[in-house]
Amino acid sequence: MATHIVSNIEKVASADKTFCDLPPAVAEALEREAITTTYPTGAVLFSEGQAARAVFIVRRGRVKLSICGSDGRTLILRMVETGCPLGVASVVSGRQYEATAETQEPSEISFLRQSDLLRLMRAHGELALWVTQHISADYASTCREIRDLILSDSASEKLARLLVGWLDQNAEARNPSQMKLALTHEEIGQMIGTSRETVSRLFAGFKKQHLIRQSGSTLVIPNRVALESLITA
Amino acid sequence: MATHIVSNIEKVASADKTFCDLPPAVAEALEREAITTTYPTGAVLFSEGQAARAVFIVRRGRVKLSICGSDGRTLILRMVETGCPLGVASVVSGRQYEATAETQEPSEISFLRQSDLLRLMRAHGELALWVTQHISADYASTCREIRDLILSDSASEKLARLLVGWLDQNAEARNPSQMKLALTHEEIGQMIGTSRETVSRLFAGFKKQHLIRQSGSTLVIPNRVALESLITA
DNA sequence: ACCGATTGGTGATGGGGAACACACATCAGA
DNA sequence: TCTGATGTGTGTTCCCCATCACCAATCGGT
Repeated sequence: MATHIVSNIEKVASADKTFCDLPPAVAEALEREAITTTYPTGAVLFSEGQAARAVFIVRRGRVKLSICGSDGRTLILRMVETGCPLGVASVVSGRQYEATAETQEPSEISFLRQSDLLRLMRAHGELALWVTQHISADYASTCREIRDLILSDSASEKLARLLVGWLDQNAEARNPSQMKLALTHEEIGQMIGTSRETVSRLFAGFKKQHLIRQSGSTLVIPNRVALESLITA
Repeated sequence: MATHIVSNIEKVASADKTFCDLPPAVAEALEREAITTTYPTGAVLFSEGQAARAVFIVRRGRVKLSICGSDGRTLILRMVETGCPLGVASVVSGRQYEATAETQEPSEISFLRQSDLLRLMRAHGELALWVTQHISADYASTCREIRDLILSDSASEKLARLLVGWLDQNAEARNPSQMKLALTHEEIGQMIGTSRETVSRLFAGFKKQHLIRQSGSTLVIPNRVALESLITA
């Protein structure tokens, strides 16, 4: 059982047909309690500071999680993919949402109210574990975010980090060094905490150094090592 | 029961004599399983990247949680006080520690191995809740950290935020606008992501504007409002 | 196939703060 | 009391990047 708790979270993503990766009994219960809706691109599921009344689970699509400062500037925490819950930490501890969630493409989202989630968690230990796992994964990811952002002031280092991260996510694709670029320069800037213009210039620079190639929205990273050498520097 | 889950975490701190704030049965069990040790100042409980084999619970003292970049620069995540567990997120999900924990003063720390924690969590739902609560509190605090650091590029704004935060923590003291400054300028710099010199200059500036006063290691903040006006700017 | 709206490229400029370099203060221990 | 070690104050220099300004390119819908 201990090994179960320590099981790999990364795998949660591919949700087959069942509700995430959960045991059938739990998945069924969730299916019964949750309300699933289809949202268009740009829909705001919840926003920073609202009382956290429900969790949202991404069944299909992609959701942007971001936080924003008083002056309007925005930082994208991460993109959330199919199978992952949103807002669990806030809901479980009954605070406000820490971030804003907005769909990036038409998405199918399940909605589960706080009270129902807590009741189900009490009934199904498996679900409670799943939730806890996700919260700690989110915590870990946020820590990494901080590390990358604060502890590397050159913007090129941050961008290199981001790209290498994408390479890792893309590791099991048919062509791991090639990927679709689904973000605007503005959004990339918001992920690494720099301005849109700087991202443009950095991309130009990287191209000049043959660190990346780009045709249409396809991004190719010929040699990862060269990119990584920017990081330690 | 739901209201229990949503109960206030901040209060966990004052641990009376029982183990944190937990029901006697759970506290007893913990007391039995955990090993409590006294550490001198500067002891490293665990460090970033190590396999997370145990949680540490601060019984008395103060512990610095920090993360560090490849170049050696350091960012202090937060100071952890009596009653709070360290490393729970990492242990529960079986990853590496995300940060380094180092005692700031002679401290009494309880040590609980992963397997024991998980077993106790299964036996005592209360404990599982407590753990989950703390993880989400940590997540929330980390999000706030990010917001404060990224979304305010002027260093003075960051320092003002830090000071205001201290005021809040200090709210119930006999003289809320007065506090002991237990950190060096270097450490303050590491909390807000700037250099030691900048912190020096900022303090000098704040004094000149009568935003703060300082006698010895005692810091006085006469009017909070003036400080807060630096934040929106 | 059009036209407005969003996105991307690039120059010029200025400011903020990191980095380096010292001098002074403060403290702990021999 | 002396003496390193550690923390603090401040000047100077320099570079990175945010910002402004503008135009080119691309997209998306009617």
